[in-house]
Amino acid sequence: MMLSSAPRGRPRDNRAHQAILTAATELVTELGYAATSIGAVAARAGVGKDTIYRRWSGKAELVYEAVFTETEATPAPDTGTLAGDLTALLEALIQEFTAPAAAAALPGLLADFAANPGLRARIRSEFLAPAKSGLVTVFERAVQRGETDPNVPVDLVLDTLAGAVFFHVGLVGEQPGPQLAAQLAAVAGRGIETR
Amino acid sequence: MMLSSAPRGRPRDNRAHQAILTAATELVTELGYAATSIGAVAARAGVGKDTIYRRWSGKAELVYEAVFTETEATPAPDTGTLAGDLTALLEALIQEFTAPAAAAALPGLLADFAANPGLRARIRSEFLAPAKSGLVTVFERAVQRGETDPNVPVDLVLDTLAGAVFFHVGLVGEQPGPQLAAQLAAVAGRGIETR
Amino acid sequence: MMLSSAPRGRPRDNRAHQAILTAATELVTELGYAATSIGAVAARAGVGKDTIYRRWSGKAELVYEAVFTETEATPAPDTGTLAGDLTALLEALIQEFTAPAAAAALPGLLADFAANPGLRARIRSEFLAPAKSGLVTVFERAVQRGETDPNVPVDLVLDTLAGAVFFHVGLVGEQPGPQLAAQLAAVAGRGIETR
Amino acid sequence: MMLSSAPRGRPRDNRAHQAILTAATELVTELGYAATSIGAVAARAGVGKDTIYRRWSGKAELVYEAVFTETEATPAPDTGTLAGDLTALLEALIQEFTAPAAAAALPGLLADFAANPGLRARIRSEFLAPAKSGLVTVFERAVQRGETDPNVPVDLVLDTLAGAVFFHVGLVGEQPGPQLAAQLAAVAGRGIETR
DNA sequence: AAGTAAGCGAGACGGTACGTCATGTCTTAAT
DNA sequence: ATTAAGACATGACGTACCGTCTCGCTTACTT
Repeated sequence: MMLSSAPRGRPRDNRAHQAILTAATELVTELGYAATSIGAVAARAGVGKDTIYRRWSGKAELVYEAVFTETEATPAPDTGTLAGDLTALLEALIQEFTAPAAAAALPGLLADFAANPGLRARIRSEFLAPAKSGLVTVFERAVQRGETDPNVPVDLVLDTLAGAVFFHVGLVGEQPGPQLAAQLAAVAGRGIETR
Repeated sequence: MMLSSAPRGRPRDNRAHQAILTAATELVTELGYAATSIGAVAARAGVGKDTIYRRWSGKAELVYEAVFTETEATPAPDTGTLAGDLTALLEALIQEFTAPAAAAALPGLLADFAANPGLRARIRSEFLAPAKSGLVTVFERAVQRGETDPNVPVDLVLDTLAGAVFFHVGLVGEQPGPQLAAQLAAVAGRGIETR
Repeated sequence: MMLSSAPRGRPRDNRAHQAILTAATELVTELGYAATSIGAVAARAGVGKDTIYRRWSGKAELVYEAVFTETEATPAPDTGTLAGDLTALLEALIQEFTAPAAAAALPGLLADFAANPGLRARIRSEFLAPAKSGLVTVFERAVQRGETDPNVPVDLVLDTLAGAVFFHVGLVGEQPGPQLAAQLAAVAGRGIETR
Repeated sequence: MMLSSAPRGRPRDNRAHQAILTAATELVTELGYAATSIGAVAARAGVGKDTIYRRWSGKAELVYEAVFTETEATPAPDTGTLAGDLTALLEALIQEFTAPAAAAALPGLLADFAANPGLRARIRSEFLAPAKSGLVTVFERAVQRGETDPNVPVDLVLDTLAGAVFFHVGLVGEQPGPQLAAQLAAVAGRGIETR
């Protein structure tokens, strides 16, 4: 009984993998998401189109991996207050959404994810996974400090924070100033504080 | 006093105009934004493609007009409290974003608008125009009642409300329950109240 | 009994007629037959498209009239010999087929005429009408002089002369030298002489 | 010694090639040259349009290859007399120009070739290539027999023969009778005999 | 003088074809 | 089995012309 089949034939080339991701990031940054085609990515990476389709099911999944997999596991902020923690989380979110490749990719990428039932579920579970775990931790501490109610709907808060940042800087295209995180924390944060 | 030069040539056919908008709405609802093509809209409307391109510059502008120009001039809500007014505004926003054609069109449509510098400016000025005028009025009343600070950044609040609704129901695809508006008003509204 | 109904309504404008023919000739000369469109002719003539369609059924008929209606009724040549007369006829034919507008129009124009059963019959009766009447006269004189046989198939000779000129200068694009008419008269003419 | 680089990528499918040529021949025969579109050829051949454009630059080149590349290398006729040889050559030419697909294609096809400088040069070198080599041989034999002058302009004779046949049966649409070749040989052939 | 009818320039109309591009699959030889 | 290359069927793109139509206007002839 074999649990894992022995790998047969030529193994996949990891250099190709990396070249594809780099090419995808570059093209999305230069041309935008809509104008980036699989064929162009393949050409720039010096790779056949099949080599891409063998690894990703389409443009959305490829660009997602290329642009959003600098998954630095940021530890949850711990400034001592809910407002401070939220500001820190928002700063990270703003930074993530305004990085050149991400800003260029996000609207089209989210649209493609939203249009595909299989991908739609992954928006919250993957795009927002790091933010969510941080938010949960921040809330636990705030509950312990008595700053907020244990029944706060975390997912809704998360969608609100992400939606506000995405709409403000991703869609409307507003340049984020230095106080943006604090302002958003004030708008969206105090609502969940226990008075 | 003549402000407009005399129209020359055969005037545009309003029946064609309407047939195109209807066909576009139907196709977006049935197939989704990405799968809706100008050619298919023309075919269903019984119209040549030129007749569409003569009036709209592309799919984004056409679908925008088809789906978001039942501009019912809703008067600003006046429930007596900021929280109540915001809830009413959010209910209208949720209803607008979850209507079948709008829900099918929004992610792709906003992506196309965001990708085009000329259209991007119109996201806030047209998609959110009715909501914004309502919000401004609601704030003026809240300021007079002493509920909030006159310096609240209205555009940022608007982006937060719209972003939250769009992300929560448009992208993530969450079905809006009856308390959603109130919950969002609580999350995003109390932050701007004067303590 | 009225043979001709009195003309009612506004009479046709002769200046428009002439402007259309001029524009058609210019465009055919500048762009070639295939690239000349009815719309472009109308625009250059400062005329509506209907004003053209009211007078001609299509591009072929319009260009035919524009380019081949300098019907100078050349008298049949009379040099005293069949060879001389044929040379003179061929010179006229060569001149007609190599005039700038005619050279640009002929291949496409004849193709359109040949493709349309209604127009096809007019190729010999209109394009070659002047040449044919000249040829008949030349033959009658040659028969009287005993140079040729009365049973010569005139139409076939005419098609041969026209075909030779059209193929040589119209299609192949050979520049006609000064002896071309004489050479063709020698090739195609001596065959019909009585030895 | 390698003259050709190794072919890379998927090789072209010969069945597609053949299906395209067959479809083109059929459509030209059924609808005529002008009404035959590349899209219709692709549809009937069960092929994408690109597969056609990858091989031919346009309708003219495609139809030329479809209709005129049953290059049966007919040996030059050798009947013993110039008149007999010319009659045989003309019979072949008549047969070629009156074959259903050829008759339907020729006027429009030659017009397209004549309108394009790049293609124009190929009219004599490709359409008439077989006839020309035959004609040259026939002439050499006739010169040896003393029937004709070595200085006869062969190209001009060829254009005359082809032009006569094309104009008579291709454009004017005359049905060729059994003596047509002999009559044309008499008209165009005796002129080049040495008296 | 008023009415009627056709011509006129402009340009919108429903169609059809164009030639290009992107998609995702397939087929080759070479690794 | 994977690779780079590139052919393949499909179908959308935005443009151009076709020949017809619908406007407001003009120009004649008919009452």
